[in-house]
Amino acid sequence: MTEILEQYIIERFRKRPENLDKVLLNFEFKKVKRGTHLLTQGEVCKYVYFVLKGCIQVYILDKNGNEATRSFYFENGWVTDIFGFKNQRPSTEFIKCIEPCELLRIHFHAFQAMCKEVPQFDALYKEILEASYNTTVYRVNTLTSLNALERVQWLMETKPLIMTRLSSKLIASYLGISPETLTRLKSKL
Amino acid sequence: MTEILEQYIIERFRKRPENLDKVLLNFEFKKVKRGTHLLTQGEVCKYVYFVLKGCIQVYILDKNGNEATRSFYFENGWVTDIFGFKNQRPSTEFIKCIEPCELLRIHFHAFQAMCKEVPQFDALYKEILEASYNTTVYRVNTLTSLNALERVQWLMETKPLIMTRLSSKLIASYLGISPETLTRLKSKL
DNA sequence: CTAAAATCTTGACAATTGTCAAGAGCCAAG
DNA sequence: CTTGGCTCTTGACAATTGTCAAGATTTTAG
Repeated sequence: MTEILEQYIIERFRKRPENLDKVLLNFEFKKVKRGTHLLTQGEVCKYVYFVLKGCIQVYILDKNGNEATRSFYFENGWVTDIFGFKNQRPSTEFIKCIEPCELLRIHFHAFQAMCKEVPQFDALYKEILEASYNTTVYRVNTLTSLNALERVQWLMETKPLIMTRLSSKLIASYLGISPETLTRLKSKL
Repeated sequence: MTEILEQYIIERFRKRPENLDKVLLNFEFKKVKRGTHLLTQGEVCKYVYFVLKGCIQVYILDKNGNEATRSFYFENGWVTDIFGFKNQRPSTEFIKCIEPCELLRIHFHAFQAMCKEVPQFDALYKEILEASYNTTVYRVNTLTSLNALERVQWLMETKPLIMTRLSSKLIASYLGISPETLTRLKSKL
């Protein structure tokens, strides 16, 4: 089941890295139902997940118990709670499969070993980290500089997949607005 | 003028890395006045800056010309527009010295060379990247899950330096609220 | 396929936050 | 040390967004 990840890595490097088989051996296939939690607040995140199929939501709960979504991950996305994973400390976030998912996961120890032993794996991690940081910076900028309507428009333009594939409730939790507000803003487009 | 950076790196590694002198040679000292822009929207970011003294604001302008601050950097902070720098493409952000600053800067070419030639430098970069990403993730979570008052409280608890050292106007632009709202919320604490 | 559950939409109203204006106060550059 | 410019505060009001409730619609699990 690691063929998709294999293909993904080959395309990223535009060639087959020498130690690819060694890397792939560390990944374990998991098929999970819609609604399954991969991580709960307070738990220590032991894995990095690669999404083969499905969609994953990373969120926290506010004081009223409402979900505030940090990010969604689709096919070929890499998911973890970076801080909790890196330091093996309890997480503040929830990671949930919001569609039936097929995943590959790599354990903390294996991840660390690969980073140390396989330079290409470390390079891949660095690239993903840079891209993730960049995405998150943009997200901060949209949250501080745009009002609700502008954020909806921004989402449609830059992340149409989220708009078309996910429920309004999830989209609203990603935009930081209530579902009712989203319904009303849609009619203003 | 690279003694402070030297000390910073030694403390980070808990020993003196072999190639430290080679790395330090690539940094250039700059002393700049309050208000100086290190980067303007549309410009290509050619440097990574290390703050020896002073404070730097990274912000964008919204459609009404109001500043929305992504981040502040104080002593021992690393600043750049990561996406524009990495890809040498026009930036969407402004980088401004909001206090008289003393800086060390490293040019894009030198930065790339150091990442390639000095593994410790690359490791340092990765660490800073991880920490920055993590900080930004938390920032997204506060922006989506907390209201204005809660964000002020959060800022006081987690980043007291911002609250005490910077003007209300700047703090408001960081929290994504108007200066008037900040004034009013302060009286509710 | 069907029943139960969750989501979406709409209305009425409340709460939060923004805008504009004006005076007081403070700070920084010379 | 002084002065001009910027910031802070406050009030009045407007705009945006949230909350609650209820019915219609859609989706999901068995």
